[in-house]
This record gives sequence, C-alpha cells and structure tokens, in this order.
Amino acid sequence: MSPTQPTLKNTKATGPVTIEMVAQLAGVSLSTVSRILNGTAVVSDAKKQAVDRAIAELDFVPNPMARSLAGGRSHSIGVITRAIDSPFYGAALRGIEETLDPAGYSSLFVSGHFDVNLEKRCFDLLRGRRVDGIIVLTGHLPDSNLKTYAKSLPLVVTGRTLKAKGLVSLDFDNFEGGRLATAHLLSLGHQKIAVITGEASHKDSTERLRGHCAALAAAGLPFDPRLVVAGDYLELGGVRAVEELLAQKIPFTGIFALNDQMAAGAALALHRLGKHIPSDYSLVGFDDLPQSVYAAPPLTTVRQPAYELGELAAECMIQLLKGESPSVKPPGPSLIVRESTRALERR
Amino acid sequence: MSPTQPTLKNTKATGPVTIEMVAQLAGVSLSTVSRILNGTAVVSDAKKQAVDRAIAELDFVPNPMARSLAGGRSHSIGVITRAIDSPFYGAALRGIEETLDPAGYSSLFVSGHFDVNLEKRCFDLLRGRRVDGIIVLTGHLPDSNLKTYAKSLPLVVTGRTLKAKGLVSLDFDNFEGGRLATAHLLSLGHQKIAVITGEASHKDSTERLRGHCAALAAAGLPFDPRLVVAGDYLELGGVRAVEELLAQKIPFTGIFALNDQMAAGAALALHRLGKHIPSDYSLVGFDDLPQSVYAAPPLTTVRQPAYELGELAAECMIQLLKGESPSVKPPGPSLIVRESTRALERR
DNA sequence: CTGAAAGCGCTTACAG
DNA sequence: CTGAAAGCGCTTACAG
Repeated sequence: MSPTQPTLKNTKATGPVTIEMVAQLAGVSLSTVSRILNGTAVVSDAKKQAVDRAIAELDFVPNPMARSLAGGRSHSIGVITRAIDSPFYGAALRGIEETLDPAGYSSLFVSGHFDVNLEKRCFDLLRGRRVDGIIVLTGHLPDSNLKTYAKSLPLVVTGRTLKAKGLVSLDFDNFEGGRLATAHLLSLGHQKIAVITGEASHKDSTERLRGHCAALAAAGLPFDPRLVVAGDYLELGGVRAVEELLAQKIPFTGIFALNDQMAAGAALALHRLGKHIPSDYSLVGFDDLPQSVYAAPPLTTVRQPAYELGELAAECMIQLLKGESPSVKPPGPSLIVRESTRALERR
Repeated sequence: MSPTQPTLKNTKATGPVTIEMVAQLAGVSLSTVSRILNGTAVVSDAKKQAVDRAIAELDFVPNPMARSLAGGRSHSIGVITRAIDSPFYGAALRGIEETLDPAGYSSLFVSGHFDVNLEKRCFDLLRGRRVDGIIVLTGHLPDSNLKTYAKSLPLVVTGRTLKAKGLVSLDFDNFEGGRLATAHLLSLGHQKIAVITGEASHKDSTERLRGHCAALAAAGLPFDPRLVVAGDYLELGGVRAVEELLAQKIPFTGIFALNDQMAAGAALALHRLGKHIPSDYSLVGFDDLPQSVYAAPPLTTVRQPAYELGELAAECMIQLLKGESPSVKPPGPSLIVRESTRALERR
C-alpha cells in the first residue's frame, strides 16, 4: 500500500472487506465500484485500474446477501430432484452445478421424491428462499401446475413437452430409446422378450414400452402382454419381476428392463436361480448408470445422457434469466452394447 | 379480511409480502413482528395472536437475504464433498440436508474432488458466500489448514481426529472395520488373503490395511506383502488389481477390497476370467454402498453408515453454531455378511 | 463518465 | 413489553 493513500476506517481489521473500503482505497465512489463489479456502465480506464487494484489488494468479495437484497435477484436457482443421492439424477445435478456456477448462480437442491405434495412444498420452499428460477427434473407435478408456476418465475422442466411463456421443457425421447433396446434384442434373434416396466404413473416408462411395441410391430412380431410385468424402477422390482416371469413358465430369451436399477435386480434374481447372462438370457437396461459398466456382466443399455441434460437445463435457465427464449433439442438416446446381450443360439 | 381494518399500502399487490405489511395488518410495529418471528423477546399474547393471524392471512415468508444482511448470519452451511454425485457420500449429503433443513439452515454443496487445491478454492467460495459454518467430508486438506480455518468459522470434519476450538472431528474406525473384514475371512478358513488398497494418500485406506494386518497377527498368521496391490478406490482399480493378482500366480482364496467400488471391479474381472464368487474366491468390500446389496452375488462388506454420519455432522454443526461444544462418538463399523463369502473347502 | 442518495427487507441496540 | 431509528452492504435511478 502506498504511503500517500488516504486513511481507511478499517484497513485490515475484523470482518470482511466492504465495497466502501474498496472505493476509499481506489479513491472513487461506491457507485463506481459497483458499476465496475457488475459491468453495468462504461467507466474510465484509469478508475477501472485503480478499482481492480484495490479489489485485489483487499481481497474483496462482494457480500451476496447485500447484492441480492439491493439488486432484487438472489443469484440462486432452485433444483427439484428426486433425491440428492439419486443414482440417475446425480449426474444431472453435477451438470447443473457445473454450468450454473461459472455463470454466477448457486444451486439449491431439494428432494421431491417424485411425490406431488412434496414437490409442491419444494416449490414453496424455493420461492421462500427467493430463487431466481427453478429447474424441475421430471418429477410428478401436473403440467397445469407447472404452467401456473411459470407465470411467476422462469422454469425449466425435463421429461415433458410443454409450451408456455417463461417455461422451457426438455423432453427425452423415451419412445426411441425403447425402440432401440428391443430392436437390438430382435437383431440378435430374440423374439420372445420380457419387459419389466416402471410404475404406470411414470410417463418415461409407458413411452419406453411403446417403443418396445413399435419395434416388435416393425418386425412383424406379436406383442405378448403376459411377458410384461410391473416393476418400480428400483432393484427389488427387478428381482421380483424375474421371479414372477420364470414362475409363469412362458418361454422368453430376452429381457428389457426399463431402467438399469431394475436390470441389476433382474440380473441378481437370475444369478440366484442359477441362470446365466447372456447365455441363458440376454438383458438390456435403460439409463446407463455409472455402475452399469461394472456390473458382472457389464450391462447393455440405452444411454440417457444425464450430465448433458443437466448442463442443457442450466443453460436454458441462464438464457431465460436473460430474457431470451431458448430453443433447444435435448440429446437423444443411444444404444450401448456391452456383455449382457448375445445372439440367440438356435436350439 | 374485516372491513374495519386499516388501509394497506399494498394489500395483495405485486411482489412478495414484507414484514411491514404484516405489522400494519396486525397493528403493531415492525420490531414486534420481528421479535415474534425470531422468538427474540417476550411479547404480549394479544399481539402475538394478531401477528400470527396476519402472517397466516398474508402468507408471509421472511426474505432470507434481508434477514441475513441485517442479522449477520446467512443461515447456510457449506459442505465440501468429494462430488455431488459421489456414490458413497450421497447418503451423507442426504443426512446433512435432512437435519440442517428443519433447523432452518440450507446446505451449499461443493465438490472438492479430494484435491487439496480445489478444496481450498471451495473454502474461499463458501466464505465468499458467507456461510455460517463448513462441514468437510473427509477430503485431503492438511490438518493444519483445517485448524486455521476453524479460527474464522465453525468447522465439522469427518475422517480425522483433531482437537481445536470451534472444530469438531468425526472419525470413523477404519482400523476396526479392516479388522472385522479380515477376521470374517479368517473365520471361514481363508488364510491367503489378497488386499486391494486405495491410494496411499488416503488415510482411510492405510487404516483399513492396518486392521487387516492386526487380524492376521491375532490369528498368528504371516502377512504377505505380495498379496497387497494398489487400487484407486474406483471400479477400474479393482479390475486391474485382480488381473495383476492372478498374473502373479501366488495362491490366495480370499480378497479384501478396501471399498465397494473396487470390489465391484474385482468381481467383474473375476467374472471375465471365468472365476466364480464365492466358490473360487471369497470377496469382502468396505462401505456398503446402496448398490452392493444388489450385486451378483450380493457383496459381503463392512458397513460405514454414511447417512448417520451426515446427520451427526450436521447436528454437531448446529450445536457449534449455538456456542456449545459437542462431544460425540460416531457410529462404528459393522460386518454385513451376504453372498460373496463362503467357507473355504478343504481340497 | 461519475457521485450523492434512496432503498432493498430485515435485526437489533437504544430508549422508554 | 414495545417503538423509532440506525444500519447490514450492496444496486440503481436521479442528477449532473
């Protein structure tokens, strides 16, 4: 610090540095510092330099609460997810965090557990915290509610196709994903394919099943509803489904589990019953969870790029906040062939 | 609303309700409303009732930014974790969130990736956001740094034993966990036990290994360093370790992977090499990840109660914030016997 | 291009 | 027990 600088009330004293101290050190007004900080107006180069120097010297970081109060924006985005430790949405959360953060927004994650009432409560909580916008990862809220919410603040929703002002929806092509999975099994010669579904209330699940049927139809094969058994998107559902399926005594050689967690359960049940994958049954999952590549055997599955989806959702939110109307096409599904599927041997 | 009520500047107009509107509706001063809200002082019953009614009627939620600015506390706690989507720490994050939230604190999760420099940056970021305290889930920061940080704000750290003012450390007994795992293998008759370790810089890992050696010693068995191979706490490390181990041609029948992720990799490698668990090799992991119970076969492992640890860390933080000095004992390890271990058959 | 001033919505001594 | 007032640290019209 140069000896000619004016005396400061609080050079290196207690508590954090304030904008006032910066202004004083730089010899400019509060407003000027603020403008430089926010790039709100053109400022002479000399002052800018002085201020930058002062900021660096004092190690100044603006108080986010004060900034928010005065500016009317909290610089935080609410994210309603199934659960903070959801195996699938985890990557999406990371994608959101990693794109929101450099843009100066912090993320507030809340767990809605795919429950309408909880999700509503999450909304109230986030609004109470004055978030600038909300990202809803799928969830179970009715479209009508979402449209209403979008009237009061920017909204990005995944897993739907919805048109409304201040709202962007990012749908994933579950139908095509389902089609890919079954087409793969068919190409390997499997014609009797069992399906383990999610809950009927999950639109994802019904779409994936539709894709399955479409692939069957395209191959001129009949759809046997007896081979469709209801799971719950959790491992245990996969276990039970396989037990049920085998008890039925209706022959099949392929299994399409509508998500990887159920596929893991199915693999375990098969293992316990002494059946081998892929020599006895070929198994396809959906999602491509991080652990699926390390399953024994590694799981053939339909990849749903969760991280990228999170990134995209965050980018849309940033644009919405700027007053733009983002138009995006979410990444599509792709088949990842690993070791849980194999060509059917003619017997 | 009764017709006799005084006129409000802003009855049901735009924007959120403020404390001033509540005060006006209830016919009291701003300060009184604030006091009732915070339970800061005794208030006459009549006024309390009126204020409560007004709050309910207007659906008032205090502005957290204003509260923080004026009160000097942000009511938010920073949490430095390995990654927002970490398989192991996910449950801990949930435990933290679920106990901090009802206490009126929100959680700010940041990913330090077990990298000292990143973790330092996380610290700066969180301090910039003016969090009231920080919880560090293990991480790689040197103890000395932690002690320094603790001088400026309350700190809760897991995975260490550390004494300092304003700091509470919650260590997990990794030594005992390691001992349990190997004792289990020994009790099944396995005497040649391979160990797949984490990185040498992970204290967890070295402790677990020490526990292994202690169990061996207690059984009067020799420790063979050639059976110890270095992993990385990730699945791939487990895969490689098994390949290396089998290539060595040194016989062994038990494998202790120092975490479940490496155990999963080991299981996969074994599967690919045509080896069967548990008839060819018994495998024990560590952590008890949610997916380990659904591995094929379900993994025998040492349970480390992540959720409970998160809860405990959050509770300690709350106490620290109240000015108390929490003294706690973290939950201990327990052996979970599943299907990946079996008694050695005499050959 | 730049400053003085009002104001964001609360909390908290300070006086009754 | 309760009110008027100052102040938390910024942003943003409002005037130059």
